[in-house]
Amino acid sequence: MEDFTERVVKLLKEVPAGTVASYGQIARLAGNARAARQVTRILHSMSRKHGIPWHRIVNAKGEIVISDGETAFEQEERLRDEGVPVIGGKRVDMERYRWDPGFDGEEW
DNA sequence: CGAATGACAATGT
DNA sequence: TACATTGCCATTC
Repeated sequence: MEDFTERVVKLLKEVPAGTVASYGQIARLAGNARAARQVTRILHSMSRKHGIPWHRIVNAKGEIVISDGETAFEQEERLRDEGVPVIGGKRVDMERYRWDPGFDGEEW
């Protein structure tokens, strides 16, 4: 049993390229359905310097809602590069590219 | 230790 | 679809 943060980081690394996952989805898989906001904090804080694929994480509607314009743009570019079309500069087809883990809550 | 904070979510209008 | 509200909870101050 690790900290919520640790688990979130692990889950993020499990997200395959070409798919996107929502903050809430990650939070739920990590064990806390309501800790979506912590996932945001973790990403904002850990991201770059920790080799975490933060760009595959968008909000529940499949939109990029990052407050920092530059970071948001980088995410958009990376997603396109992985095969995920970004509509209107900030949206992806959630139904189609949503990450679908085979399990429900990691490997327990 | 109490209050503020946030790359969100869910619901209502 | 867009905007406003309210709820949430770990981390920071």
